[in-house]
Amino acid sequence: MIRFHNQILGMGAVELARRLIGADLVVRGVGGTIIETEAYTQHDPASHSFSGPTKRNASMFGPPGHAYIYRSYGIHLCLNVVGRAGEAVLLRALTPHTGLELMKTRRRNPLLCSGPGRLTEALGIRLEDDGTGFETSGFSLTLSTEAMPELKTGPRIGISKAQHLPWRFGLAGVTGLSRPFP
DNA sequence: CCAACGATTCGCT
DNA sequence: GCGAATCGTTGGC
Repeated sequence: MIRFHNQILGMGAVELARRLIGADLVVRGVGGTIIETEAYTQHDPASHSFSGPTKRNASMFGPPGHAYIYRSYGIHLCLNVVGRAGEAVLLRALTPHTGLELMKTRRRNPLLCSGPGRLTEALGIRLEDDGTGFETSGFSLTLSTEAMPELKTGPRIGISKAQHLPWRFGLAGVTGLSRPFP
């Protein structure tokens, strides 16, 4: 079996963002299928890695296939998959399939995993998980073996720079996206 | 040092 | 559709 870590070695964030659609993510017994992602690259003004390594973004410059987790708006957490150094993919939505009851107790809202802050709450992601490998105990990320599915593409959500780049990707024909595509 | 700003979400109008 | 919540990071002086 080819390990996830080796499959994404050297992969840029844009390619990785596309490949992660349809992948299965499970964290400590709770998870689902990834249906929406966004790519962030090193020379991308909207990326946390744009100005080089800092304490917060250190994981973006760490090993590929590990998690970059940061606090957003002082309230929420966002989960990324690190690709090649300085590049990462924000996970924006899942179709939940494992540990539904635990998700519902963590989320008051019926929107369990439709949004980057919502899915980290549903999965019980913690800031201490920053830098963790997706093959670490409790974490599992399995790429789809199916042919590349039909994807929607559009501008990334909630950024003020590089808004023209079409680096948001979503699985066509599903419900549960954080927002519709234009 | 201080002011402004988020890779967001929720609740109310 | 709009504003509040909330706090670490960032950039300017």
